[in-house]
Amino acid sequence: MFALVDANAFYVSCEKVFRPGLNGRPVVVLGNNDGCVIARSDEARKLGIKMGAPWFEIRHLEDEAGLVAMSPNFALYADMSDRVMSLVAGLGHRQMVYSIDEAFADLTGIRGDMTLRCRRIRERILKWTGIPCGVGIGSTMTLSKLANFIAKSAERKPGSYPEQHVQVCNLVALPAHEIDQLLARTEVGEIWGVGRRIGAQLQEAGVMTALDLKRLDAAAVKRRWSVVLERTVRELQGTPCIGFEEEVAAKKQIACTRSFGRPVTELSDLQQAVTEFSARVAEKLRRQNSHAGQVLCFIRTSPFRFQDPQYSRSIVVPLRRPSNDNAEIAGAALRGLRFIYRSGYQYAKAGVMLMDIGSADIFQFELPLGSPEDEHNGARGTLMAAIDELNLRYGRGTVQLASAGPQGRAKVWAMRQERMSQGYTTRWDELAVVRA
DNA sequence: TCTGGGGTCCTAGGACCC
DNA sequence: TCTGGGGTCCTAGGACCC
Repeated sequence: MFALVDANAFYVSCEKVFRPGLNGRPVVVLGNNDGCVIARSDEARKLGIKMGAPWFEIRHLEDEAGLVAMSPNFALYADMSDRVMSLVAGLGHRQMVYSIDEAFADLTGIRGDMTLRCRRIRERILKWTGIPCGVGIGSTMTLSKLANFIAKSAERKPGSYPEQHVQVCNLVALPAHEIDQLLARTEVGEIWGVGRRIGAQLQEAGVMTALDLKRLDAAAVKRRWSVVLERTVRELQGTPCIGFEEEVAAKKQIACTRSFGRPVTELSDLQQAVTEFSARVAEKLRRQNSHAGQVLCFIRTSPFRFQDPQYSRSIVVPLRRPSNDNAEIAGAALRGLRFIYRSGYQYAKAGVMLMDIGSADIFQFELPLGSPEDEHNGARGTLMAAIDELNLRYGRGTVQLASAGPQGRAKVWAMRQERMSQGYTTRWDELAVVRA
């Protein structure tokens, strides 16, 4: 038996904790560059604002409906998430943090009234963190996801489901025919694992509701669709098929990608962006104590400006040996960038991804202890650790590696002049430079 | 006219998730 | 003018092997 705890409009709820004046108002949190909606309050939802809606299309609602738009504060959301998760941990013996705003709890072996237990946890989370949640309980993870959807829908849209399921919905406590009634009220596309594409195909085949999907033959579903959908069907039927993983698995790929606020044409601007992205992914890589064997770099124009010439290309650059060093990763990404860059295009987005990721421990023994390479790696590792610590303490981007070459040297020189004019001394050969 | 029968590894692309 | 930023898994097909 599983419970799924999911925060309501998480990013917006976090902002409301620190700005209570936002309560009752339509609020959205926008993505990078204030481009599009990544979270919205109920009031904003009622205005018809969809997830992913571009800001310029809904901006008029600021004046017309008092819409409040905010830039995201991901550090705050991560911190609030930690607090919520530590409370959810008290629900069962095992916990699986599924995303920043939701977690499964394994209720197996817990005695007592599960509905009551979940209501109490929900109240505690609300009281101690200010974040409202919905809780769903089911015999499989897919059913607990569905129960969570019912709990939220019942609260948000009165009449969509029976009132007893508001905020906490426990499918395990219901007789079979009542579960089926709830499934019959649920569109097939709402089921976890059924997306737009498969949802449309199912509807075309006459499978309109969650109950219709549950009643399909699992083996036939595998033949016609995939093992993925087969698992979903079996889970709806009450057979657990999805693994419960407590450990946060090490990432197999790590990415940093951004859309630019304005079109970018110059190679130098892309180089600056790619250098920054490289530092970010390398930091994430070191945090999970891994090395990467390959670096992917991509640039692309905006598909929304389809009247402009389009260009999109990526390249995978292998590293000589697996690394988590800023300079080596940035070097590979920049070599790739030079290779795929074409002038004459208005670039809208770029990114760096790390692939072929493995544990750092495996690679460290390849070099003889005390050899020059080993000494070098040790020094670099110490430098990287120092950079990570300073950036953690003083904010991202406080310490960066300057790129080699005339531009990097000019940057270092300018910073050095500035620092010296402030009475500091800096050494010319320092690798780390403090951004004023 | 017939054109082995596996097996592995890799990659690209699709579909899904939040 | 302005359109997010991450991830995972599965499958099909090709290359290659014996």
